[in-house]
Amino acid sequence: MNTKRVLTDRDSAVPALAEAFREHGFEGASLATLSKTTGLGKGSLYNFFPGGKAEMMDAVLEDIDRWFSEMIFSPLEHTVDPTSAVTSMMQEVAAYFRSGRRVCLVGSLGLNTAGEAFKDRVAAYFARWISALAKCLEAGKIPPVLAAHLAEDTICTIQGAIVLARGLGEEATFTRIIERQRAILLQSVARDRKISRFDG
Amino acid sequence: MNTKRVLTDRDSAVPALAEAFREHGFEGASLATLSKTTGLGKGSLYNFFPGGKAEMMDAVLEDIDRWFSEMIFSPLEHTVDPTSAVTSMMQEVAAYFRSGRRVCLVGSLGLNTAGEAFKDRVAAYFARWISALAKCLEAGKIPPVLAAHLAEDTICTIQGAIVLARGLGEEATFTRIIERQRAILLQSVARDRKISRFDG
DNA sequence: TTGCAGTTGTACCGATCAGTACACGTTAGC
DNA sequence: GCTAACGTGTACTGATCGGTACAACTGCAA
Repeated sequence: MNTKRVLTDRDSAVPALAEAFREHGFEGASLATLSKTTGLGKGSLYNFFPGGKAEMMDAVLEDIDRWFSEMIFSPLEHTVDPTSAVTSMMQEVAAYFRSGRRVCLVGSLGLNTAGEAFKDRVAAYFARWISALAKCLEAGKIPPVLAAHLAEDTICTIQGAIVLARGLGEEATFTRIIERQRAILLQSVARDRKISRFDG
Repeated sequence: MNTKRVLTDRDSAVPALAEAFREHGFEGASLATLSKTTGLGKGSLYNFFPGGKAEMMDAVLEDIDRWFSEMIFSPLEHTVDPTSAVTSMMQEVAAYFRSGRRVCLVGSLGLNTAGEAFKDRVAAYFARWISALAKCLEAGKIPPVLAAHLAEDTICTIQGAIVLARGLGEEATFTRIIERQRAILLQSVARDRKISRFDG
């Protein structure tokens, strides 16, 4: 079917677009760049994405959202084993961000005015991530307020680790920080609420 | 003296340039933008910064470096009172980044290829900040390894808090995270090393 | 008043930008 | 093999990019 093939080609271009946007930013990624990295001519690009760069970024964000929903958010929200859910989240995240070599596109979109058109989507991404993790921690018997703080701190730490590792040019930094945060989370869940503890 | 006036005008343009770079990024800040925000015509801009945008960014980074050296790094490195040094650092940082509304230019430079020309400076900024804080914590009798981890975590948290607060569009997020991190640092210093503790 | 260094607005450069138009394959249905 | 729709390369648009050239203006010193 033609329709099928169109969608297939369009979809298969999205990962390359995502990588280009990550590396150069939304403004910095020119159509020439996007054309080169996708292997599609300008004509094809505008055939698949009539809305231009904005529609390409939209498609990329939708793809990211789908991936995170399936691999990160849903498992956290529906787990019955918080310890393994946390472990697997940290593992997936480290792999996804290539130990800090890969930038978080959503995070970087929030940093400058170029991403203003996508700010609702950016906010939704972070909000969902934090609430999904908090829900998982609550399932591990952590009181709601502390769970919310731990979740917030964790997403914050992941984003900070990317910035820091990129800035220092050392992925070891990323690995170290993530590992410590993982330990904090597991320790909190494992403690099993025997002791009511300071929660800021 | 004329020379004096030249330098004064050049220097007085730097904060406006910094704000423009922060808001639009290095590539996103066009000469038209820079001209408007500084109030200087293109002619004046190139008179003061013959090297163009790159020299403007260099001047901005130098200014940032000077400010951080004086207000953040030096106090941390030479303090005799770690508790108040940490408190004042967190306070200065929160004010500087406007509770997360203001982006960390150095951090955002590290995120995409546009900032590649400045990567040594970016790396030096983070390295110095971490080592200055670690030194301060060591002065508070925290063992070197733990101090290094705490310092790394803290700078990571600050950067992450900016990303998260910008992404969510909520400066309360920034304030909360910073406050918790401040508590962790003060608690570590105050404990005064009575108990040897897990340090990741 | 004259001269001069420092400063500034403006016109201009070639390159590149995002986006459009369209003609040329290519392929599928018949 | 014919046709028609789909996919794609290419040439083009006007706007804007970073950067240059330079003439006009400024204020100060003699």
